[in-house]
Amino acid sequence: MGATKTEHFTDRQNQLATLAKALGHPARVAILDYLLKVDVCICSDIVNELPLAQPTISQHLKELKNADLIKGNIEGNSICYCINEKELEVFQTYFTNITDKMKIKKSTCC
Amino acid sequence: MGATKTEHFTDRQNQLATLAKALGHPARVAILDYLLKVDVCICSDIVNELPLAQPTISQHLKELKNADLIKGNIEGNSICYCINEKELEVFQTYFTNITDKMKIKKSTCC
DNA sequence: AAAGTATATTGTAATATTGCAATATTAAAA
DNA sequence: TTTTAATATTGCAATATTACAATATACTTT
Repeated sequence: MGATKTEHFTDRQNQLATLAKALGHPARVAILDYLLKVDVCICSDIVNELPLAQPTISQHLKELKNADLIKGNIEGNSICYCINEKELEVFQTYFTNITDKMKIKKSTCC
Repeated sequence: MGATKTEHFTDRQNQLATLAKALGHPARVAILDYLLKVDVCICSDIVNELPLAQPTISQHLKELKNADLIKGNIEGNSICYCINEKELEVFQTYFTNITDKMKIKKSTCC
């Protein structure tokens, strides 16, 4: 078969996996890094910055947008992409919960 | 044409992407959830807990192990899997850096 | 040693992702 | 209105992932 069996997992597990998956490519990490580094964030800048062709970057931006990790505003001719703080917080919360539990839990084995 | 161009990105970007990718499947999130919930962590328990066949789970465990997010100790007949706190901290650190920068950075656009 | 139990590996089909050339769309500038 | 610039979409080839049946391995118990 080959397709992920999302229906068998909880909404939280699926959402966390979706967010992680969106971060799961170095180009998309690099895009987030770049959006954090610069003040102005136009797509063509990203194309110049990264070693990938324009359609490929457009695709990665689309995936980050689908995961709601970034938002894009049309600015005349070009598009201003920004990080979506809220969704990053959702991810952060999930993730912090896991690491907090980890700290509480005494390593009883391994 | 089809393979990720890892060589063009920084080690940090690649490592962060690798860790995120390992978390990027609901079954693997569920495995981590389970390892956090229970005290004893035997592979067969995971097989009973999740709605996937044994070889599929074995494969997911392998991926988590490759990403160094879990470790496995042989316990006689079975294997005791545990979360690797250290690697999770690496991920946490990367991720916290991003969200911290986010908080500092004033939203100048979007 | 033979049978049973737990986990891993192999092989394979279905599906998804990655990357890009070619092309389309949209808005600004000339 | 033609041209230019910025971004998106389409189509396709290469590769990767997901899932599992069948089988292999390794340890335990009988």
